[in-house]
Amino acid sequence: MRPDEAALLEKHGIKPSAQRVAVAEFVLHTDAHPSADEVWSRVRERFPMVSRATVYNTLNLFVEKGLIRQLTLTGGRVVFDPNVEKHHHFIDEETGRIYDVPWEALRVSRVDDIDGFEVHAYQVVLRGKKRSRRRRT
Amino acid sequence: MRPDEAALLEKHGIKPSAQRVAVAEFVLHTDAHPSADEVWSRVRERFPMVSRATVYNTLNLFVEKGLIRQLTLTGGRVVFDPNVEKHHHFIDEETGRIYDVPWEALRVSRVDDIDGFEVHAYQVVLRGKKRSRRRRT
DNA sequence: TCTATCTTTAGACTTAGTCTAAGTAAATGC
DNA sequence: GCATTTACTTAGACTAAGTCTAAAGATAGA
Ligand SMILES: [Mn+2]
Ligand SMILES: [Mn+2]
Ligand SMILES: [Zn+2]
Ligand SMILES: [Zn+2]
Repeated sequence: MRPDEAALLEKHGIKPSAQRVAVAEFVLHTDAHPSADEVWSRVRERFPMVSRATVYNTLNLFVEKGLIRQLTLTGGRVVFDPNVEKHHHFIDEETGRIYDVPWEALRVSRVDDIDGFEVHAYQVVLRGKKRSRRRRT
Repeated sequence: MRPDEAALLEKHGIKPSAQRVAVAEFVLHTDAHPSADEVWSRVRERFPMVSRATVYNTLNLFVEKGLIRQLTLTGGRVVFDPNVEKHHHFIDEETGRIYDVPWEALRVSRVDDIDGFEVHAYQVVLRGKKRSRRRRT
């Protein structure tokens, strides 16, 4: 069972229509960094009459209200991320999949010290190969 | 005057057609991180009959041969970068402009130490406001 | 209920990018 | 030098991602 999405939307100043709740139920609980069309196709499985425009509008509204973030990391693709806390990203070069890397896993030094730039935010973008998960015995 | 682009292309195993030289003359000497269509429109100023497909093909060929890099940093836009050395990027949130940040300006610690990921490359992506250049007296 | 506002919808439109089929140009063979 | 093959370029068709529009549907208030 899902937590009450409608209440969460209202808390962020969003009227919880059926379509918006359906989008929220998917996009707020994924760790897959989906594109807008991926969200659309997943939401349509349970809500077949939802329109493409509504999904795009809803995702943009969620970004505006701070429920999710929009990322552009690779291949000119825009994806959405329900993790709005500071964190880094790792891109698997073979699969294209994007993984979260905890903020504390890395430290970047001298960020405030860059001549001529006032830094408001930053993240490290890493690329490589994900090691196959070692199964525990 | 420009250095001899044709020779440079040949050194990278690229036959230097007039169109490719025209693309090289612009894209290898910019620090603006242009999109493919921006390159096309700049190249057409001096070479009005060049086609869109040729510019796209040429840029992709240059990437494949290691003359330039393709970046996806913001707004779902793909841009090209003639600086193929390791460096970081700063994005001005007001103008959208992308600036190079020297590799030595920052240090990222513990990169090799991330559980489950084999890191082949990384960069720091910073966002903020560029300070207006202090004019010298 | 009547009305105003908000939301959703289908489809048109736009932009970025790839693909195709035909035409040019350059290289190779004789 | 001429014929043939190969490489390159071209215009335009096509696709994918995204926005916009105009009409319809839902919600909430008077
Ligand atoms: Mn595309
Ligand atoms: Mn777009
Ligand atoms: Zn993330
Ligand atoms: Zn750069």
